[in-house]
Amino acid sequence: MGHIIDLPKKGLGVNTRKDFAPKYEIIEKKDKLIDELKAASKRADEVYLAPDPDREGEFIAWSLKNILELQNPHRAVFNEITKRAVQEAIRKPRQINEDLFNAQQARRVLDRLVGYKISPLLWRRIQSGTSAGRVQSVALRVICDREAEVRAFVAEEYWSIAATLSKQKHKDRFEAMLISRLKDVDAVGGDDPSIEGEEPAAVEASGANGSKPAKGNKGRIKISSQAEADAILKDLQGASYSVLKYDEREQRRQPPLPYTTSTLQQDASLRLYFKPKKTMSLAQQLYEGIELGERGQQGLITYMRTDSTRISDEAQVSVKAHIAQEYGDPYVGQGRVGKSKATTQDAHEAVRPTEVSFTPQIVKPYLSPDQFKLYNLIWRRFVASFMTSAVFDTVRADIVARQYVFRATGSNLKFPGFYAVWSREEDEKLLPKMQVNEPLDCHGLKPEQHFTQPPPRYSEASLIKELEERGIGRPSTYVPIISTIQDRGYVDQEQRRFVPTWLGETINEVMNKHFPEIVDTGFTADMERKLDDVEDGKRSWTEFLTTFYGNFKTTMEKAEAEMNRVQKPLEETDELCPDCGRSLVIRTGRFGRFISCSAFPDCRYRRSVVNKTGALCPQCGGDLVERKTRVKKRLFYGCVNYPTCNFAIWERPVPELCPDCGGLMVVPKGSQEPVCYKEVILVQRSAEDKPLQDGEKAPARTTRKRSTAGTASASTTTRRTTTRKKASVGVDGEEAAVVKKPVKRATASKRTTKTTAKASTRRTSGTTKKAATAVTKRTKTTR
DNA sequence: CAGTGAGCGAGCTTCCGCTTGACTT
Repeated sequence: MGHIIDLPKKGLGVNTRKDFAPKYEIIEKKDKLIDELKAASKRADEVYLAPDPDREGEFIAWSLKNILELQNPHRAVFNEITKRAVQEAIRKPRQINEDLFNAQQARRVLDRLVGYKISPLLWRRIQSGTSAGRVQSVALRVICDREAEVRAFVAEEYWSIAATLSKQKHKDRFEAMLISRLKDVDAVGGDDPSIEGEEPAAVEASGANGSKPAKGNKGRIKISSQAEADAILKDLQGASYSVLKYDEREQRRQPPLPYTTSTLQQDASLRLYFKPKKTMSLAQQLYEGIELGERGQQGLITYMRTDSTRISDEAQVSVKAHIAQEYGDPYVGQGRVGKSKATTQDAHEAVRPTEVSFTPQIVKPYLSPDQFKLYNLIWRRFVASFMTSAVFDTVRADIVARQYVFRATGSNLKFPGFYAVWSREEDEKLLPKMQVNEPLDCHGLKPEQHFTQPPPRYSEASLIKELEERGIGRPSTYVPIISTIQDRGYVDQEQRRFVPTWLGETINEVMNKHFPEIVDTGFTADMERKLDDVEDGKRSWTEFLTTFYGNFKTTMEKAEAEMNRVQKPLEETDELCPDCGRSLVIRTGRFGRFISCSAFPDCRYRRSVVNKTGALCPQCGGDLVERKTRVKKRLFYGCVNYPTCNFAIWERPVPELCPDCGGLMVVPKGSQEPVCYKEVILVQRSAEDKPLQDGEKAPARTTRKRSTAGTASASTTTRRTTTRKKASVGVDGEEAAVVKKPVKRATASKRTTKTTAKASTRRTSGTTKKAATAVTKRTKTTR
């Protein structure tokens, strides 16, 4: 259940004059839990406290001892939830470790000081409601730094030339790329076909961004224009090709490590297109347990918030046995030992299936499609991590034609090893056997124009990866960090990539200028080293804070004196005011951005900013534009001619017209492909038909159905299923077996009646509540 | 879903890390 006490939400809660004494409060909504624990502890002879064996865990143990007024609790410690480990921990409990607990207090107080001292200064000088912190400010900085790189980037043109070759009198052709001029050939470094290296297989896909022509390869030929390419092609006219060098090597690729929170989030993002938040929520469901028919409720994976790649001995034994049985002894590996970083707390094992014998195929019928995809990934990754390396035969052939050298590479998977369960992204490329000096036939040369690509902006997953590598943030905070920087309005997402806003850039500049130590990526690493000293009893936590705060206070005072007030500049437009002829600007008001005359209040011309979709209204031909609902700020699309024309839809319309009927096309939620708008209407109608026959109030039903149509989230589906399941029990027993499938329209009417009755009650109360909140809101606004 | 801007001034915002339900759509 996590922490039970914390510093107060309001005020500093730390006495900076007296040993940084923290003022702790019970966290709201935790009092019920505390009461239950207190009652239970009163009834018990002995109390064992067993939170995680890390700093935060030790603090929870200490909190419990104090709040529950325990006289002599035992502190049990285990870092894997296996029978053996838990029994051992209970057999040999220890006392609460003061040093570990103090290290947590030091961390907590430092974060509070940084956050609660800097933020108010930002409110006064930049904008109300903003914030800074040891973690979020670095996250923002990382994004802003990347943006600066993107802005500074100048695309360079380059050309590649590929030769299609074959052995003489052979049909099989292969491609070789022009890499150098003859005199340079020895200078071209080892550029193997991506096979080499320690990189675990799972991160292959992340390196797939723009290829640069000269990636640290001295001597590699540089072709910067079509003219240069043409010149080379001319040089090569009528040239003969022969093998200059031919190397065969055996290469191995190590299996990946099992998942930590961070690598799971990255892989689920790359392979399944799940956002980290979705991944965590699905993982939580798998962890809490799934009803597996006769096997009962089963937790399918170990704890999902972990920084460790460690695997318990028991799990190692069983996964090796599984591999031996299913794939044979040559596939049984030893498992790699991941190098742990300074920040690794190792409180839990890696994320792995609790039972290897629960293969993806066995559990599939009990999981939702998304749960299955994630479980499948976790299961395979774990099994793969205990298999042997894959072995490739790789070939590199350098081919000479006049003064030019081409290179062809090939690889052939000789032994799959862990690839038996883990998918491989790249294709095999086979090369024929060749002899040095062997002449080859050339069947054509293909020049191609390319441009160097700027470094990619961060996605949610790649930002988490970056932070994790720098030791910033913890498994439990990766997802919240993303929310924070967005909620503060520091960054937006465009095509799922982070782009800083004006506010984000401004805050970042101010932080860099006035608090360089805090936003230095080494700050957290340095803090962790000092906390380690506190944990080891080499340093007192108050001394650590005294030193830190002494410097910080000076920085703070200087910033207070020197930080300038910054105001958001008005956005210029290139339009002139139709009333007075002066320029128009974009201002930000209560309802967002709007266009206004720069001469306000002399001239009061104004109109709203609209984002055109490019599509036209099927009712009146006007532009369809983005609109937002008044209360929930949900995005919808309406006709510009409102209120004359009242056409409005939820789905995003596209400029293209339907190839079949020439009508409007829209992109349904959760899909990429536009479909004809008529189909969307049909789906909605059929969903609304049935309840209306039951004599329900039409308007209520319509609104409700509309709002969920096409966007049914996982939780909605689950809840609906449960409702139906309940209703079906006792009506007819057979239904219970098919609960996972969506119930078809034409099923027993008895059940439908029951379900709708329930739904209707819920709706009524919901509507009332909504009306009540609406009133409250209105009152507030008026006031 | 047709308004928004200024200034007045009281009262509000904020950190990181550990967690699970309650509540929406």
